[in-house]
Amino acid sequence: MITARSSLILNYIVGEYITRAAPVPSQIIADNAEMGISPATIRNEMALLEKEGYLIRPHTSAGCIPSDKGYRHYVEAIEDVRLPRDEQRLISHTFHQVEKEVEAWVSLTATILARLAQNVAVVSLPTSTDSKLKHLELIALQDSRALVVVVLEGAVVKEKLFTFSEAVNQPSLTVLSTRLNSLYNGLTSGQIAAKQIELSPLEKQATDYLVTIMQAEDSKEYQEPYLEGWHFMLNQPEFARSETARVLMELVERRGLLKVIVPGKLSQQGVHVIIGKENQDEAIQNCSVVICHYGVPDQANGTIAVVGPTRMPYSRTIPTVYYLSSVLSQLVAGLYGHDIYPKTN
Amino acid sequence: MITARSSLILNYIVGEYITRAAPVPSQIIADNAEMGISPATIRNEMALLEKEGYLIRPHTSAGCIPSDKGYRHYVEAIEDVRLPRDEQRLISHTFHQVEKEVEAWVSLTATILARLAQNVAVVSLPTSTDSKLKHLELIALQDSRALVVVVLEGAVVKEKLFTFSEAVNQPSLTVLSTRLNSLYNGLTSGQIAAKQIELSPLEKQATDYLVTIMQAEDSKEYQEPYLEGWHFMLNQPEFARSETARVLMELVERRGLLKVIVPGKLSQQGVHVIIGKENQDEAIQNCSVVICHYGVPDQANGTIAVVGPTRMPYSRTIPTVYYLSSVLSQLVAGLYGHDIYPKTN
DNA sequence: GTTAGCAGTCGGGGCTTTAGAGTGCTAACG
DNA sequence: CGTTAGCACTCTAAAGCCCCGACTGCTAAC
Repeated sequence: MITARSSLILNYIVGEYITRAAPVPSQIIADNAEMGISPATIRNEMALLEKEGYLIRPHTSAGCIPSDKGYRHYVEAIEDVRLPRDEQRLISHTFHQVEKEVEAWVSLTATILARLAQNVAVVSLPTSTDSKLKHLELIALQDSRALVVVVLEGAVVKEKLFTFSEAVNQPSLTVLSTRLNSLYNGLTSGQIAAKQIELSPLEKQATDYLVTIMQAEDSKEYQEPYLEGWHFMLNQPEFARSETARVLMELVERRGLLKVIVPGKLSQQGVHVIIGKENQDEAIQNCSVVICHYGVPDQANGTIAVVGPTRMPYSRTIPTVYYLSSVLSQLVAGLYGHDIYPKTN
Repeated sequence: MITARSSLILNYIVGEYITRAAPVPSQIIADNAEMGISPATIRNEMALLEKEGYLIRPHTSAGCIPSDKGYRHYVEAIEDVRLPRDEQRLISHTFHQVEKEVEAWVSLTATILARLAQNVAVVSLPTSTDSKLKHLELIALQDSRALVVVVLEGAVVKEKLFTFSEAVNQPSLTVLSTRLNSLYNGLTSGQIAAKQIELSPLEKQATDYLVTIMQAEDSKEYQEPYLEGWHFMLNQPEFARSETARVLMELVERRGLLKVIVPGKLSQQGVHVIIGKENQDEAIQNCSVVICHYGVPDQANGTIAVVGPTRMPYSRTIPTVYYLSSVLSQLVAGLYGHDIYPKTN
């Protein structure tokens, strides 16, 4: 175990290291931490903390830097996960100025988060597992080609170009879509596929296309999150010269980032912090991830995260992620008609 | 002017420098260029080329590297802008495997281009200046909120959430959209706005929303291009340690990249190469841009480009950009019903 | 005009030196 | 017994230095 005083010292060191980006000497702690003890005493404590694995010393005669375990201790000590009122107001004001579209919200979230956290922000679109059909529209293009436009619950619009086996025209497609709408309205893709009814060949085809689109939507977890803030990351001294940033980018461009940063099981509630070696994938074991889910349980859920060096301003990042996730949750809830979603703050 | 022989030597130097990424000594040229002249003679030519501004010497006793002018000479000498048949087949095969959606095509183009050019690929969605309405759909959500779904010519679907001044329900919106469709079908946003007809308050509102969406679509040039290949760029020796990559990223994230790389006036036809200082914006004056427009003239146009160090494999990049632009043009032409778009090859 | 030969230049790698930052230890202190 | 001053010790990073070798420029001969 660790005494109250060494805990204080440890947390001071972590906080200081996060801003300095250089080993923290005992002198600095004595000068600024206002604990009324001398550098020598602090050095004794530091030696202890090093033995316990909370601190690492780059070399014998240097200050010390926190280990993953040290960061973990620091993060656990963070209690206030609320963003100051005025910052909240500023952010929510920005959201009110933007178009009322999920994409715009998510993109804005990524931008704000990257700027505030000065790191890479990853925000996925909310996805639902069993989305229900709200409206179907068929639009003739040329010959046998038509655009199938599907509106799902939660104001999700998906469209795709399909070729029917026979030439189609707008009037017949309008009739067709009217019929299919009345048949399938409010159903999930599974329910639509399972429906046993007599269908004309054209109806059958259109139904297939509809189901295809809905299934694609339901299974698109981990797909193409919004990313912002690469240049902030390249600014971090630990990444300026190293491979890490490049490796991370490669991951992104292979569409694997979310899969990698989302740890196996993650409770739905609250902000999670994964520090350094706690990450499962080697590629990001010198990074930390601050991650949180958002959305409406059982209807539409997304992920919002910050990826950065383990030396990350957790005490600012965590509240920011937390607040933004609650804002997004409320916005998404609105789309699903739950206007009074529990306000988290 | 410059003799045929010095031109040969210059082009050999540029080509060699592009692969070596290090100054090219006269010895190498004599050994490999098979011109039957000795290093000493080549040195004489090199001195000449340096005086003429085609070559730069990092220091007195080093080989030489091409100046922007040297690259320009090299690029002008490239004649064959066609990609080998088998590579063409490979690429077009990939396109056939992907969903028939503009977004998928553009995204795939960016991915392929980045990989082949080993640099950052920038591909914008095709945009039209006077898109015509193909179909309008209004979908009631809750209370007074409704989703306005607009299908434009070229299979472009745009949707947005709007709040009407009164509560709406689906039956009345269906009637409304039927009426508006018959009124506005095939018109541009300008024509719709200019139409002088008696409209009910609700019709008036819906029309406003429709025009808003169409105008937004028409004015979204330079917006959010697809980007791929950052990690390739960070691999280039000239960017690994420098600021350039970071500055470039910052540009991107401020949504300004396309504006910066597209030079003032650019003829619609063919591939353009902008080398180093030829770029207007300082931020990319040690980069080169290989850029080309694609699309259907007067209907939908986009941009496809590669950004990389001036030391870029132009002789591969130019054909790749050229071929991909022709593929995209054909695909987009298909959406507009011109199935027999002039095949460029 | 071309070439061999050679002296001359310059950058970079490797080595040493030095300054300074910060510790660990010891002994004294309350 | 915890705390502290003092000091010797350690280690890094920057600076200085030298030397090697890669290439050239020049000259004189072909």
